[in-house]
Amino acid sequence: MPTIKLEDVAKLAGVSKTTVSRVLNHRGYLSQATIDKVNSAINELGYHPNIVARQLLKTKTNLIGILLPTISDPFFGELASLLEKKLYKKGYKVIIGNSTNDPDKEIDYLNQLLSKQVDGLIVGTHNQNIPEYKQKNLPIVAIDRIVNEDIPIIESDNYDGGKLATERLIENGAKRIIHTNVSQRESPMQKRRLGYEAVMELNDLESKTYIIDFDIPTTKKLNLLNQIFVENPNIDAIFAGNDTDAAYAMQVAQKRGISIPKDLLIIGYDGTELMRNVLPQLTTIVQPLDEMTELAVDLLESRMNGRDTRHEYIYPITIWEGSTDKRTN
Amino acid sequence: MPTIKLEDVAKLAGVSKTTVSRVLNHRGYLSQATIDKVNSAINELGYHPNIVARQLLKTKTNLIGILLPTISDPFFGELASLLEKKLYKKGYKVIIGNSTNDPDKEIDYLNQLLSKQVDGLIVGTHNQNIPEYKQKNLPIVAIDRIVNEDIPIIESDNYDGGKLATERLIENGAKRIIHTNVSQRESPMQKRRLGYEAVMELNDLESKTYIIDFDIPTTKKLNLLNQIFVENPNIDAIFAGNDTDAAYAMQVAQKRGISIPKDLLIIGYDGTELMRNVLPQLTTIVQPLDEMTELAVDLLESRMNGRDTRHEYIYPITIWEGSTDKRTN
DNA sequence: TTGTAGGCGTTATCAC
DNA sequence: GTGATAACGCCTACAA
Repeated sequence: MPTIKLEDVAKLAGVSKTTVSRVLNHRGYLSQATIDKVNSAINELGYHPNIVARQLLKTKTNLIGILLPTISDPFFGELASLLEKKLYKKGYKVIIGNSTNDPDKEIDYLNQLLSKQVDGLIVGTHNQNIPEYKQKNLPIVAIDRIVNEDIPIIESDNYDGGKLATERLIENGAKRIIHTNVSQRESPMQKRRLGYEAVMELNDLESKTYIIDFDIPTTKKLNLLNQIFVENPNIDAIFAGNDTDAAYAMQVAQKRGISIPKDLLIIGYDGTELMRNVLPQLTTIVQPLDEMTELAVDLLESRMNGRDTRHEYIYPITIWEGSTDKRTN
Repeated sequence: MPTIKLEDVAKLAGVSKTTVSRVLNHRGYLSQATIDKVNSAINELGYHPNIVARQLLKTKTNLIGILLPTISDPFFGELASLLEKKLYKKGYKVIIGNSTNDPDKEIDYLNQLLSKQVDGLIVGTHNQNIPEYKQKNLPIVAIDRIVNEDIPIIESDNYDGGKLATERLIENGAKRIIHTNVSQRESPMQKRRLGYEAVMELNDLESKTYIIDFDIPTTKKLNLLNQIFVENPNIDAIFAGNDTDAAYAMQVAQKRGISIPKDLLIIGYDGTELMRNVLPQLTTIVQPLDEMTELAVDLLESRMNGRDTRHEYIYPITIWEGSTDKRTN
């Protein structure tokens, strides 16, 4: 079944390809009679213009790549969802990739951009040292990740969030506080750790961070969390680097007979809508995802239009007041 | 800045376009000297082949559209994530759309397929009566939704799930059981309701279903859930149409001073990895998402290769044994 | 108001 | 081993 093309419509309607194209794009002067003729030919043949041919001509695809470590985690799910909605309103569709800490996959997506398959890229992954990013002037925006000096980065105030969470826990009597974070040393998420460490040191407390990456299997995460309790029997609080860790930690603790918040305080990070409603008792640092994604889209448009942008955009965090951060007795 | 193209590489290397193309695609006989010349020209210019031009020629994009009501809900998040991973392994990238019960958006995505921008489509949305689907022979696969007779549908055994959940609740002493489901009357999710209603009737109990669609704002969901308790003060169990509803219902109940499972039993549906770990106490009907997505990808490939498929594929469900379905005293 | 011709960047075909 | 040429399906000058 050969594809029906402009030419077939033109033949059937008894006009030229140009005329059909004009009808399709509502351009130029056309008699109503011609318009009707063409439209009925289009309907009769069930013709649909080939987007790819159009893209080739315009060197624009109206496609944006979104690269995240995973989209099954609620934080990245909501992030992807918001980005898709906002981009769709502006006429873009999105190609979404789970990079699962796989640098090759990330390079592959980057090549799509370089190969003109997408007009721009929003990256939220945590791989690093990918040479392709060195190229200048690519329309790329990063969320919560550092790529290079030329790429604008959007983040919540990670340092402040780390500080706030840790201060809270200490105010409520915690002394042996464990933190979880990701392994990527250049990720802005490390600032959560820095905030935590600064406050711990100020209070003469010893800080200790466990690495739990986003995209490892759940069983592995649970093992790591269990290990925290085994290796730190005196632990009295956890500042989790994200809400999934926090929620899992709550379950692991419960299974070990540790009751929250009586024996263990917990504060998470992210504060997605899902977690705030499914686990409202979890106190957590909230990132303003709606504003952050809004800016990401705006910045990307600026970059695609060749405009300059600042390098860093930091959004203030807030705290969701649950009950896991204060001893209630 | 004009794009660097094949021709530029050819000129710099002192060969023809054909030769460059051959080097790029590892096709035909080439002398090592030529290969080296071409490669160094490619590097020098930072050339990347234009995917769109290639797509035009091959009339294949290696892009698959995925259309879901939302991707911020864990069920659809995991669904999208699994599909992306499996498709990527086969050389496809995915364009993901949240249709948010917006038929226009759904039509828009369908047109991408018709316009050759994507090679196939996987739909999991719940809109209906979209005439474009009437066209035959489109490579489309549906998950948990009915489109038409020509499109294969993959689903968990919804009827059995509805039955199992309701039987469980009744066995544990529940008599006034409320169900939640979506408004789309043609969705296979309605079979969960049918299973529920059949068991209720068999036990001489009155069934009552509340409509809670996927993509309405969280506040609205909470209002609807609250309403259930207001209008049914004697309620002693809920069979929620999905885990998000179930989790939210648990919170709403708790706020009203109703304790679970003492005063109210709850069973959900979906059993995503996230929910099983964040809220392990929630008893829920588990869909075998990994198998379902695996099949979806296989079926889509069959359809893209013009092969026939069966119309319906139903996967058996299992139950996640939490503690919200049995009175523990 | 409508038509002709050329080109977007690539690959396939057929020569040499 | 390598090169010229046409074709993928569309749009946009430029003509008429």
